[in-house]
Amino acid sequence: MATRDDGGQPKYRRIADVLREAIRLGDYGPGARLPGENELMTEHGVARMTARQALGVLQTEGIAESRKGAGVFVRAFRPVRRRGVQRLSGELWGAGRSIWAADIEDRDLVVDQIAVTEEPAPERVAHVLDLAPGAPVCVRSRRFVLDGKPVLLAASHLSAALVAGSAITREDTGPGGIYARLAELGHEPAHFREEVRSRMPSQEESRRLSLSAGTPVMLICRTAFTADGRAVEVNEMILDSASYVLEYDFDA
Amino acid sequence: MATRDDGGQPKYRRIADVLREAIRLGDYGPGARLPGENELMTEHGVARMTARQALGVLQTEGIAESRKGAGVFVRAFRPVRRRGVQRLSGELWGAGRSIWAADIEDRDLVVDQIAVTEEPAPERVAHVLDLAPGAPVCVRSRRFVLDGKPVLLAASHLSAALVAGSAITREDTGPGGIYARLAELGHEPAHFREEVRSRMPSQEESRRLSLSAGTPVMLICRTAFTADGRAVEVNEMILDSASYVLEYDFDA
DNA sequence: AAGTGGTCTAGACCACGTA
DNA sequence: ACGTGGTCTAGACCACTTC
Repeated sequence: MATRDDGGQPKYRRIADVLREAIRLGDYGPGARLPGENELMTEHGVARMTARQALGVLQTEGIAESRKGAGVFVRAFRPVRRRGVQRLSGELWGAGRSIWAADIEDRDLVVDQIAVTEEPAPERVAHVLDLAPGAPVCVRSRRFVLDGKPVLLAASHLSAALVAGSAITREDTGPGGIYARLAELGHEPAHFREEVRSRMPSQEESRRLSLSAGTPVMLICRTAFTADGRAVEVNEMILDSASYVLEYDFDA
Repeated sequence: MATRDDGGQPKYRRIADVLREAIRLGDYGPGARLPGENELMTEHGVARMTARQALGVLQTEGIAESRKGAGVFVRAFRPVRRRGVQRLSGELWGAGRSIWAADIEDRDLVVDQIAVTEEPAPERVAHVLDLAPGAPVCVRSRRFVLDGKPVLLAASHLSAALVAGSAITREDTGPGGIYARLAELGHEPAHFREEVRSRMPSQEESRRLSLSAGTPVMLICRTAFTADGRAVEVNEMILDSASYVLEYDFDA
């Protein structure tokens, strides 16, 4: 009958394809409102659930986001560049040679939800820091908010025995931060390792970062080593993937 | 009436929470089959679409994946470690000090879908390589398949004028690969930059990498620079985020 | 007040995988 | 052959945003 699939694809996919292509062509720019459920129902002659599924596809893909009672809108991106290896900045590799547009900071960054606690070490952290499982660690956790949007959760772990009595156990660590304090304690970091993963966020992460559907998180686990190879800090960071581009420079 | 929400949350979320918690507690291990739609309908007394929504949540979160006609199953992960800075391997930062388990290769890697073409440079690539927009570039694209699972798509871009007539334009680039050939041509790479992002995959990417729902991709754009600061190669890579942990080492 | 997306029901038919 | 998930309909009520 007239209810043919037009190519074997499900209806909701075809509708999603139409919208995606229209977005790609610029018919709907960043922030623009897409046709709503009711409009898709009448225009494509489908039930509400089918129109919903089509819009759901675009949200799952991270292309669109819904605002309750308002509509479904095309998402806009403005990532920030995070340089893993600042020391190597310099003229040589500097100016305007990056493939992804990423506005560097003329933006408003505030730190939030700061907490310094002492907790038993999680297994993996204990392993990396070469501590007994459950040994006490100082955990410094905080949230970074850029232009009103939370973008990063960080939790730094250090051996409680190592940092006892130092400013590292206080909210304000003083000039130079915890690395300066570690240096004063004779544990100056000389080498860093960052491990990067990506996955979909947990509910908790999604809530704390105000993530919209279809937005993965990047996870950076940075380990700081002293010159003699001891791990002194493990910093687990959770980043809104729509807000960050990570950059790493190194020589051949 | 009896149709209370049990806490203001929608039913499908409550059902998803129950399942997620059961997975976390190990009631359902990696690869285990979760209760199906019919079972959830009778056990929780909901309609099919509601049970479906609950299972859909877990798939969107990347915790579960559905197999048509078979059921919904808990996902298993076995990422591979990718070292960005191999030269710095060494004893000092080596042994067993990584936070994420990641089996290094005793696994079967094959390269696939190799194609070497000449195309007009995409805008961003032209900008980075300092070419005129649309100038011809040699594009070397290929796919990496690990233990039968596609894990990486790579597309390397080089100025066509720069590499004309060399082995770089052939499928087999010979010993040492394209970097050895570039060195012979007087354009030896001395410095690298990698930019890392993450987002949900396009349909095309999802298809070529056989990704299940709820799996983001990581994007690495690596630029190779000669000692005098000219960009000679731009390599755009698309990685299955469930298959990779990226590692970067650098000194303070 | 009107329109929007969010949730939910109770059916239905299909393609697929397993046995 | 049977059970599974995949798609779809045609209703319904709600909370929310916008005007």
